[in-house]
Amino acid sequence: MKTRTCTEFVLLGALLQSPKHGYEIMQFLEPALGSTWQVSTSQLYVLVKRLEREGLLESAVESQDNRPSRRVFSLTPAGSKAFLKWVHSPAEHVRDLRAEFLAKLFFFRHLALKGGTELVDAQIRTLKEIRQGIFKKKDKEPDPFKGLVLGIKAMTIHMWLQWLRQEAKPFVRRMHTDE
Amino acid sequence: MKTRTCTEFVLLGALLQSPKHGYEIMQFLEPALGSTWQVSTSQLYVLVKRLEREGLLESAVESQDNRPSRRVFSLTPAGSKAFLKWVHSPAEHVRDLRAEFLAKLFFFRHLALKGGTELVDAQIRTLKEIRQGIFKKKDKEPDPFKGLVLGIKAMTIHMWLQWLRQEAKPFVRRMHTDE
DNA sequence: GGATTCATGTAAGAGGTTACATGATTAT
DNA sequence: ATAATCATGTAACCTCTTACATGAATCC
Repeated sequence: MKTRTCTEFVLLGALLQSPKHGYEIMQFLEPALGSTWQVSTSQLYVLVKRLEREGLLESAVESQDNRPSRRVFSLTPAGSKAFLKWVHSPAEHVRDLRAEFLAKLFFFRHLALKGGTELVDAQIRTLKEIRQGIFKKKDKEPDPFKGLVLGIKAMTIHMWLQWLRQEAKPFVRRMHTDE
Repeated sequence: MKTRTCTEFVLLGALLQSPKHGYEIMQFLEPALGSTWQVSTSQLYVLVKRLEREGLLESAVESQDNRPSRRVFSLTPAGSKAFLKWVHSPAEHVRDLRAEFLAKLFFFRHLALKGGTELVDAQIRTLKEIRQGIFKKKDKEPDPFKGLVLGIKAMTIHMWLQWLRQEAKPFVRRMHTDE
């Protein structure tokens, strides 16, 4: 199975509630996710076209009077399956956490999805595993510079673990009690 | 003046002590910086060629018996000026800190450069300024999701400030006392 | 009358990556 | 014998960005 980027999954997620045309996707995502996640308009059109070619989206042209006609995209079953799998899976790499985890949290709130707590817990477990590997390496690292690098990695993971417990968990819990 | 990437400055830095050919640069950087910084071999050759075309490097072919001949690159005055300016300047963006600041620390140690403490202090000042901007935004942010995003940014800066004071500063101080 | 919104795209380029091509020498 | 090291590159591809092109409608 082809590995997809976070960007593509965000586009899929934007269409889960309702079909949208390119310009509308942009208007939806920019104010909501603009602080964490960005795509240029031109790239957006390139990506939805490709996602359609690959069977995750389908589209229909809708003509309007007074306005240029637009191509409305909607999720296929394969597309919504792929999105839902992604949104419930923890990020594998620490470097992806910021963009990817925040995007997932956004969709949990926006789409009122279940399983937010489970996602946070799974992400915590994934990070703890990565941290184990770093601790092992750090123990047998003689070079002080490489020790510094491993120290930063460990510190970054520590920061995220704290954030997941203190900020992300209350955030997803609040979502459920709001309903 | 053209803005250069961290990758290019690292290549320049690899040549400050002594001229090297492509393969030698690779052998020098990979074990030393491999844990923070990586370029593919092919990209390395593309970059040194471009840096020469742009006047930061110059090269001469050196033939050997038994071995394929090699192109040895050395810094021009413009090249070493550009490198030295870069290595003494703090990173402007938090996202660049990991790769860029660590690369700079590496060169401070490897080349026994002066001014390490000043760099750490300048980086601390830069981060504090960025943090001010985030605090201001966060105060007037009603959306809880965007608040979460700003919270992460503030937390990341906090982490780096602690690291700069507790790890980076002792590291550069140790360098000087070793001499 | 001029800027912004609506709506979709192409082309060029930046900054990489992996795969491939070449070919001798040296270590196992 | 075969694998790794020495040494340099090209070609194709990936993800994404900026600049550019088009053209009507609506806001100020």
